[in-house]
Amino acid sequence: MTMSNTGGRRRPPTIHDVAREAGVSRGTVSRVLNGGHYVSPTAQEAVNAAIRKTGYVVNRHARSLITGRSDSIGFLLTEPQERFFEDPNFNVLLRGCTQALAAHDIPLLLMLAGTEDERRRITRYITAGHVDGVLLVSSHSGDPVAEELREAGVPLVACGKPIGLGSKVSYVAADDRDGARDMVRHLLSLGRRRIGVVTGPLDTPGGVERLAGYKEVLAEAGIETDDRLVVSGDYSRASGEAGAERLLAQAPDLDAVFVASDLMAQGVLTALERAGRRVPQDVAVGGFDDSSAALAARPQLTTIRQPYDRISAEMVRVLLAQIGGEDPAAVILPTELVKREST
Amino acid sequence: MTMSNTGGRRRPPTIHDVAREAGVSRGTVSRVLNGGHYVSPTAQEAVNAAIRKTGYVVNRHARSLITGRSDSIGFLLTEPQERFFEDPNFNVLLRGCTQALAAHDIPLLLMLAGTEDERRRITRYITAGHVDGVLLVSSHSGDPVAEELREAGVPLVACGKPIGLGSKVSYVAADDRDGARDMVRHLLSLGRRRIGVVTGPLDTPGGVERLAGYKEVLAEAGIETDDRLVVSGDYSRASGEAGAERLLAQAPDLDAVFVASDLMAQGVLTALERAGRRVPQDVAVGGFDDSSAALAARPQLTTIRQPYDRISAEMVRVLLAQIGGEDPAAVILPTELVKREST
DNA sequence: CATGCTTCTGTGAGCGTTCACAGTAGAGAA
DNA sequence: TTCTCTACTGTGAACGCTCACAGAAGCATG
Repeated sequence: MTMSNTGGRRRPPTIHDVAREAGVSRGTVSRVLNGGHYVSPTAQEAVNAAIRKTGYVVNRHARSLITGRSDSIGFLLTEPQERFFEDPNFNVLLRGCTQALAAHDIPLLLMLAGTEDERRRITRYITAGHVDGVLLVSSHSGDPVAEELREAGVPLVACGKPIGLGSKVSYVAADDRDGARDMVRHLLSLGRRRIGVVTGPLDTPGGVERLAGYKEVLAEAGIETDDRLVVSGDYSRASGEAGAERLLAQAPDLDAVFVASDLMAQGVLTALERAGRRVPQDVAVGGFDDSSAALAARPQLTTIRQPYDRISAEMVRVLLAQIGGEDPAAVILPTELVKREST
Repeated sequence: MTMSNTGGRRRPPTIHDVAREAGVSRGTVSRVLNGGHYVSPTAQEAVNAAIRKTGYVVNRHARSLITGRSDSIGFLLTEPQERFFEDPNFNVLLRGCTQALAAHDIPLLLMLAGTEDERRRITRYITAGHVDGVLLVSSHSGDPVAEELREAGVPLVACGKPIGLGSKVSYVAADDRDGARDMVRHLLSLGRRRIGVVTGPLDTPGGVERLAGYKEVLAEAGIETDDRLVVSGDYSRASGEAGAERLLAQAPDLDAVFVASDLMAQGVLTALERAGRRVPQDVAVGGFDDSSAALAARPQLTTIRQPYDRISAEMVRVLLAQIGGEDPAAVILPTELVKREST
């Protein structure tokens, strides 16, 4: 890329200009910029006035060059791209993280690692120190990125528990098992006894935990689990539709379905409608996430709310703490049952 | 062994290390890094080998400090945050831009300016030169950001034509008017004559143009426009639902609705179902965008596809050209009618 | 042989910060 | 007074890179 002069842009004022304007030295200006310790009130005031007058904004490149920090954070998505399209949760998470970081004046770099090539390029970029830390969204166990970054010593916080990395990687997650328990208890309280489940991918902790919650509650209620009532999907709408069809074929007498994501639940509704089952009269349907898909669905979905606002805020908090030298941490946040039309 | 998190990061190799390894000078390494002109094949090879061996990655901060470029691009969203949640189009655009930039090895900084405070902070950040250019997503006419950035001489490409800035700001847009014409012609070809419209916000060019296309085609067909058949929304699902209710009240005999976005069309479907109108038998519904909302809708929406892939690719192309010194440009891309179940 | 031209290479300066260190002024203690 | 301590300020040296420039080597031309 050869970028010639862009025309109208003037050279922005430097710390030097501010120092001259304020009648102090660079050092003093720098001290004011970085917290104002050991600066006299007089100088403090003069510098602030000069900053306002000149419109000075710190040159982050120069700062980064010497501090070794970049003062920016990467948001890394290693999911297949279709999910990013389809799943409204990413939006919420991305927005939450961006805003939480903005409060600290830290820019967010968006990194999408769909292909293997992209993954390598991004890993290089990150390990070269171009970001101070990484917010990772990837629930898949086979994902080597988390391990690579951890080995390189890059501060990292995952959304959802990464498999196989134990306590070495920070993560923030909703209480999947407890959420699933709430939903299944709710379905039981409606008198439903033949409750099917469409799980998430079972190579992800989320998928496993939600299924575990389902099984636990049924066991507690003295209901034997029936393998014909259990099918698994991959969180996509299409897999929900297919899953519901398998369920209907294997267990035509089902009277409720717990679906491990709202998007899949949309697919389940489609399949049920096609099969002539009324929701919720014939079959009650419970989703998971409380994404915008839950409201878009007809009928609107009863679902388990994941506290995405808090999740993103916590991810940022934990990451910044870790960059500050603290040890990795795990945060589990409570979920909430949201009753709507589908149950 | 629990290694202290940040402690594990070694100082990355510098251009100096590479030069020593390759037995050449910094200057030669730099030349190889920047295109390899005026470098002998021997040196070229030695440098590349040294880069591979040391795992060197350029320090962008040091480079930026001297070049004055940041080699990064901002993606600025000034829409109200709810739309970002709800509208799947943003995802597609954001992903497209990120990937198009990745091909040039340029990171994308995500900037959300929901509040006035955020707007000011971000404007300062941008005008301070921390990004080389901005991809702007904001169709609202009252938005002062585009004008501010233009005045500051920041290369800028908008998605959709910005109102009131004439030819001074680059933009990339789909051919809204032509798309609307296609859809209305399609509805006419089905024999529908009482065609309602739910427009987008009429302070945006997209909203205006799609309405204009609707009116033109009706006029060409010799059908008088009926004000009772025209209501406007704001692209949200809720406004589509409300719009359809107004239409049904004002013109109960309508047999088709052209809706200016898929999301609003979802709302229209909801209202029609509640009113007992069958789609498409009683009322045909045409959307606009071909977002994932079109496939999620029941029945699936006939819609006008906006070529988001090409839009994002063109936005990046035009922006990089402008950074390279070229004049602002406007790009209009063709749309396509996608027939599905709703017509 | 000198001259010019092209292709290649090394060197010093400098981008705008922060940081370590040295230094100053004033207050209080000996 | 002199010394010490604290609060503050200025200065040079980096950080890692690119750029301009000077110079070397090779080759053709006069």
